[in-house]
Amino acid sequence: MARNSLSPRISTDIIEFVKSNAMRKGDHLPLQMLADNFRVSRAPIMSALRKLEQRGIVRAEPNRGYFLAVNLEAIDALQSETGEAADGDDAIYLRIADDRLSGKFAERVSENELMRVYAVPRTRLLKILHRIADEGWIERLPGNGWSFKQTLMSRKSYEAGYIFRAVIEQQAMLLPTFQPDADGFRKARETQNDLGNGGYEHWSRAEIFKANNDFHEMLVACSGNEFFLDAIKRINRLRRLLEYQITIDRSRLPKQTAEHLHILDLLESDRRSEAAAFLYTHIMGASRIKTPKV
Amino acid sequence: MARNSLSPRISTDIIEFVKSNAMRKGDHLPLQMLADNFRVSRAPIMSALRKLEQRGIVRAEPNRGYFLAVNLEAIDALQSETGEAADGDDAIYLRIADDRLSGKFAERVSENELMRVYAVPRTRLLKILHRIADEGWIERLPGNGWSFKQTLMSRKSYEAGYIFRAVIEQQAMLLPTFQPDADGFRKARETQNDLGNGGYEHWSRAEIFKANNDFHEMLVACSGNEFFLDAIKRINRLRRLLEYQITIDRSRLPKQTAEHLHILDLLESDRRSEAAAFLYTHIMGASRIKTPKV
DNA sequence: AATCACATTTTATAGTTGCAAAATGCAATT
DNA sequence: AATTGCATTTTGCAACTATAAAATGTGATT
Repeated sequence: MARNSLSPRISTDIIEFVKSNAMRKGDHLPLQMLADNFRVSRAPIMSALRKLEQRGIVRAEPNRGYFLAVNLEAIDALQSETGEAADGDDAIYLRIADDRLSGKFAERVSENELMRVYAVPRTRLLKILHRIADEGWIERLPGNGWSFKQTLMSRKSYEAGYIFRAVIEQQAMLLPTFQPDADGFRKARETQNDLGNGGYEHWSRAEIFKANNDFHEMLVACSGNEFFLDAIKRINRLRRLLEYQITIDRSRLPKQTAEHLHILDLLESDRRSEAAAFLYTHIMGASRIKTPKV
Repeated sequence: MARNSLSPRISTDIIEFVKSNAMRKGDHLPLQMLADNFRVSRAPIMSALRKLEQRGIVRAEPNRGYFLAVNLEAIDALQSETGEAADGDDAIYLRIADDRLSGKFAERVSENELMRVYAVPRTRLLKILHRIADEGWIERLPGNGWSFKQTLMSRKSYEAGYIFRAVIEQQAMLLPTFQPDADGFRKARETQNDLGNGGYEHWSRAEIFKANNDFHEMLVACSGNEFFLDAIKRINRLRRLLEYQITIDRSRLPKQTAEHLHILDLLESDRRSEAAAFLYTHIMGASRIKTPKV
């Protein structure tokens, strides 16, 4: 009847926050600090913490607040029990993407038709459609209805996307404002190492994909030019859909990881133009190996 | 109560269509053809034609359809009477932009506040906000409300934008898929010439701005890579807002036009890398001259 | 055969209202 | 002084209705 609560998402965010800040058992979790961090008020933070308390991840002390009740390692075990289902909006979003890629839709669809098919109220559907429009694979027609664009479907777009990424990332690295970010580099190294130490086999496809994107976005962020970063983020969001359809070739991951680390090495020894050239071939190389199902 | 009719827009579109296809007095305007062209059904075309009939631009013959009643030159005279006001959505959009640039808003605003200020229903406000979000200068907060981004305001973003454009356009031109578009080139030459023959003084700021953007987007379209084109279109939409705030230095226009024509010349004589290099300095040159008011 | 004109069906927006969630103010506690 | 925990206010999503516009099917006209 009323809207979906933020608290499930906030719960996840808090766990991620705790992890990435390497917090320890017993550390204090002030409401306002978390609220500022996630750009919401204290209310949804409270309700998220109450839920984490029920799961035993945090401990409440009357009038003193919430404290981390377990160590980092223990969280993973507790967390996996919940079996992360994609939240409502995301689930429908992915179904639309699937149905589109498998050709279930005509190019042109009406809102009412979509409401019927997915059994969602209009408000929610529109939110999702706007998100898709933002990603660029559907558009509002002037009269009634929406029209899917070709972007996702064709082999040609797929290659054009790789070229775009390769050019943007390389050029971003060559900008005079480019400045390696020590902290970002350190974290990237950690992730790539984790990926090397067993991550290849155990991590989910989504996790591997995210780690890869994070790496590239971190690099572009170093350019100090928000437009380059936005462009990369935008195309990566679109890419996510296609890559989900593709079987990851895990045997290629060691090479990929090594190349990532090599780029960091080159940058840290001030060999920027070499790094940029290598980055270009690194990205274009990836496009040749994978083959979309569609 | 119900939605705004498409017909005013369609009327304008039909006039533009007639002009750009160099149609003559007496030519037939079939409903279905126009409907397909504008991607709507026949209904709004009908109602638009009925309105054009009242203005004497088209003539209806029972059971035979609508025919152009005047010559092209006469249309301009008849049309100007209507005094094109920006349509409702666009008006509010521009007010929001103005109010934002003049600092009337806090960074963070709620939907209700905006509804009160502009006295628009939520549905319409949301449509506008989504458009703004798509352009990248506002974003939905996780909880309630929206947050304006810094993008528009800072000198630094302004320069970053020019760099982005220069890089993208240059690189687009260097792609192996780049292929000059004879028809596009011809039309571009025409426009640039018109601009030279009196356009400098008479054309409105918006018209001059549009001509410039069209030129650059046409060039990037020749790359055959939709991602480059999207990126340029996106940043140009954003630029429109800022440039509106700036007084055009009309004395620079002759040089700009000459440079545009020079780029076409270079491309047509197969000196592509020269053209690309020249394009880069052309864009960066423009950034140095103009100074934002803000 | 193409196209229009009209009648009918379908669609989407404006305008409600109810309510749970989010935001916020402030006294109580440490 | 910082932070919680509760009470109050504000917000925005969902659900519904009415209605004008858009889409469409079909017989009539050229």
